[in-house]
Amino acid sequence: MVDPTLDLPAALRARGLRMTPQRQLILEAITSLSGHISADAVHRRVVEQFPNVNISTVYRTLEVLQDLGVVNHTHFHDGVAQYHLASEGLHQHLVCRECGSARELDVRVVQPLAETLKQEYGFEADIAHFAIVGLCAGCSHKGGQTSHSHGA
Amino acid sequence: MVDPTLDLPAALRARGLRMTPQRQLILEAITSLSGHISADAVHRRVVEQFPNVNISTVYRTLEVLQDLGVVNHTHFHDGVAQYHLASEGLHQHLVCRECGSARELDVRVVQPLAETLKQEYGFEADIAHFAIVGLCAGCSHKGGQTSHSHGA
DNA sequence: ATTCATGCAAATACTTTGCATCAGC
DNA sequence: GCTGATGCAAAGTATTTGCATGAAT
Repeated sequence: MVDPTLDLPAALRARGLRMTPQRQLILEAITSLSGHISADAVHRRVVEQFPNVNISTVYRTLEVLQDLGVVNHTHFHDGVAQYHLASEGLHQHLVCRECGSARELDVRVVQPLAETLKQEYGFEADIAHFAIVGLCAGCSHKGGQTSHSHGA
Repeated sequence: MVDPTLDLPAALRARGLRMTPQRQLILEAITSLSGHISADAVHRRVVEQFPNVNISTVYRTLEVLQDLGVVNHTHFHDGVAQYHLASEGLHQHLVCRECGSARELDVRVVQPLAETLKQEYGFEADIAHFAIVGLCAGCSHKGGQTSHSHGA
C-alpha cells in the first residue's frame, strides 16, 4: 500500500474518488495531532475556519480515509470512535474510566494474550481496535478500586 | 454481601426500596438465562406477558440490580451492555465482529496481562467489563483476516 | 400517608442515510 | 457533462431524564 498521506489526491483518483477542500482539511486535522481524535473533535477543528462543513461530511471522509488505509480508529471506554493516522502504527490504549485519560501502549504488551487466544481458541483478536479500560494509577490512588459494582 | 438472588425483596427493603412485579419479572428474565442479555432483550421478554412494562423501567431496574450486586454488565463489540447474574462470577467474553457470537472464557486467561498492566503501569484493568473483540475460528476460516483496514 | 416506582414522552449522544444541489475531473 | 461529494434534515440506536400518576410499605 502506497503511503497515501503524501499523495491523497492520487490515492483517491486511483479509486475513482475526488480530492476536495473538505477532505484535505479533515486529514490535516488528524495529521496535526500526534494522538487520537473523535469525529466530533475533527469537525469542531474544521468548523473553526470553515463553518459550513457538515459533520456528516466528516464521518463520510473518515470512512474513505479508513478504506484507503490512511487512518484507523479505536473505541474508547464510552464507545466513541477515536481516529489516528495509520502511519503511526498499531498501539494499544489504556483508558481510565474515571478521568478519561488515555495512554498509549506498545502492542507487544498484549501480544502474549493474543497468542494464547489464537492458539487455544482459534480466536483472532482485534488487538488495537478496542481500548483496555480501567483505572489509571492516579485515580486508583483515590480509592476507586472497590466502590463500583462493575469495577470487575 | 448477602446473595440477593434469593431474597430480592429483603435486599431492596434494606435500602428503603420496594419490590414490584416489574422488578421480579426483569430479574426472572435474566435468571432464566445461563448467559448474557441486553436491556432490550430483557424488555422484549417481559413484554411478551406484560405488554405495558416500559423500557425505561427495565433500564432503571437493571441499574438497581447492579447496585445491589445481583447483576453485572459487560460491553460487547457494538458497545451494547449485556447483563448477567453476578452469582455466575467473573468471566471474559470473546465476541466475533463478523457473526456476533460470544464465547465465555475464564478470567484466568487474561490475568497475566492484568498483572503486567498493574505492575508496570499502575493500571487497574476492568478485566471483565469489556469483551475482547475479534474474529472467531469459524469466521477467520472464511478469509476475514486481511480484508479489513481496522482488522488489526 | 409517604415516598418510591412506573409509564410516557422527550431529550441525549453518536452515527448513518435520503435527497437535491454542487463541484471535481 | 458525468458522477462523485456536500449540506441539510431526518432517521436510527442505545440510553437517560422530567414529570405526573400510581402503587408498595
